Amino acid sequence: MQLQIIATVDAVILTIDGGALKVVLHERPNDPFQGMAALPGGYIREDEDKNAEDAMRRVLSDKAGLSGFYLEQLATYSGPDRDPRGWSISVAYLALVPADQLKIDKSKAALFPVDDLPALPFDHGRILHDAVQRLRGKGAYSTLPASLLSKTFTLSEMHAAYEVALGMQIDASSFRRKVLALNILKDRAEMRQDGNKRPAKTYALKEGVTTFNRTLGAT
Amino acid sequence: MQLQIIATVDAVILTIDGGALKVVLHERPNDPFQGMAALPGGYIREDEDKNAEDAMRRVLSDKAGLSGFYLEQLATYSGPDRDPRGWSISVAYLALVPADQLKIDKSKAALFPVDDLPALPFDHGRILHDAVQRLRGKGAYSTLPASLLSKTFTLSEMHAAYEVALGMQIDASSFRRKVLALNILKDRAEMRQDGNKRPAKTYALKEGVTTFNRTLGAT
DNA sequence: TCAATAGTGTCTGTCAGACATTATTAC
DNA sequence: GTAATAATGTCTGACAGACACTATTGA
Repeated sequence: MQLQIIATVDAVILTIDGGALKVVLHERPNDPFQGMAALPGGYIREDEDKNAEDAMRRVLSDKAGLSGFYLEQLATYSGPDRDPRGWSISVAYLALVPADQLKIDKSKAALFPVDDLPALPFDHGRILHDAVQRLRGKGAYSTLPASLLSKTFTLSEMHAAYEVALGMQIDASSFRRKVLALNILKDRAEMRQDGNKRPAKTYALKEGVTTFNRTLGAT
Repeated sequence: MQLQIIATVDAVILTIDGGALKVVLHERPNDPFQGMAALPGGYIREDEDKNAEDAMRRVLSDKAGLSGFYLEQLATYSGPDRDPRGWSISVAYLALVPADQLKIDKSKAALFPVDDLPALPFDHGRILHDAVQRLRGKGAYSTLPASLLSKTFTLSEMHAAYEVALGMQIDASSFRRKVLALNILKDRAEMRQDGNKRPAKTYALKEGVTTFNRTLGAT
């Protein structure tokens, strides 16, 4: 009843770069669609991976040197046609990484704006679409977009991250008021931005990604 | 690199029965944990299933005679220990079914209140917990809980379904106001409830499950 | 002084929960 | 009439967006 099945993991790594939401695409080194830009991924290794998320972290560590970033399961895609090698099942993950933590080997990978993408192999276009949807949907009422920032950040940076992540403008005054009222941030010290201009307070998330009822933008 | 992997699907079938949220558990007919109550599930068959959701629908049709209900992918669970047969991967689904559409063969399956469950095999306890979380979370700002009702329903029934699905009390007046303002329902005809008492208007969802920004209960 | 960003204050309309009130049925 | 549920109306406080205003820096 049970034939050979291809079990893989794929990552949608999103980051903010140059004021735009971008995704990391790897140039495929091996056979199916060799040379094409695609989501980074790899096989699940039953002999060493404790589960799919473990496999995903291993792949991201090996391929991109990433660790300590935000990772959540997105969805699972399967079928006989999505991979030319045969019936396959792929567990896709959403990874959010601050731009300064991304060390991209430019000969192998590059950042692409999510609203201006090349054609993608497999069903990676669909997966990427779902990932952005997840960020936009869940981001409005959670601290998800803050995962795109360094550990400490100013409210202006946080505000900008939400605007980029959610793809909409958000009133700065309301944003500050709501964020502070939610009591999800801990105070830090002073820190000056960009060089000149008035310095801004810095904050950090009290806990990891949390969800709340109020929305921080969206209508 | 790729050993034999066990690929399955599992369903958390939720319904409202006797004013409580309940789940369908099957008595396992075969070997691992034979005789225990567990989530209904089965193997993915690469030769006949177009994808995991297809497999899930086949299993639910075969085991429970279900069709035409709401089904969404929940998450995927994997690892070497969750199934004694070996490294397994299971795509779990959340199914919402109106009670009157559930035809349960009492010798094989039964309804259990989600807050009073027996011990479950595999990681089914975790899966079930995640499913209820999904319903409670997404249900507050979507028409998900309406999938627990027949195609046509009164506002009182819808209100009651939301209270059970979300596990909280919701002000009836606010609920009506909000639901009607969202413009997600189409009018039907009259219909009397329970027998006596004032008859109520009936409604149906305009579209399938939709999401909105306002919440229909929750704070 | 100006320019630029950080941060506060205030106004107004919308909408939530709460709860009172009316409507419609069976008996 | 009463009992029970369906449906509407009204009041009040909370909070959103909008936007004016002040604060703090470098040059």
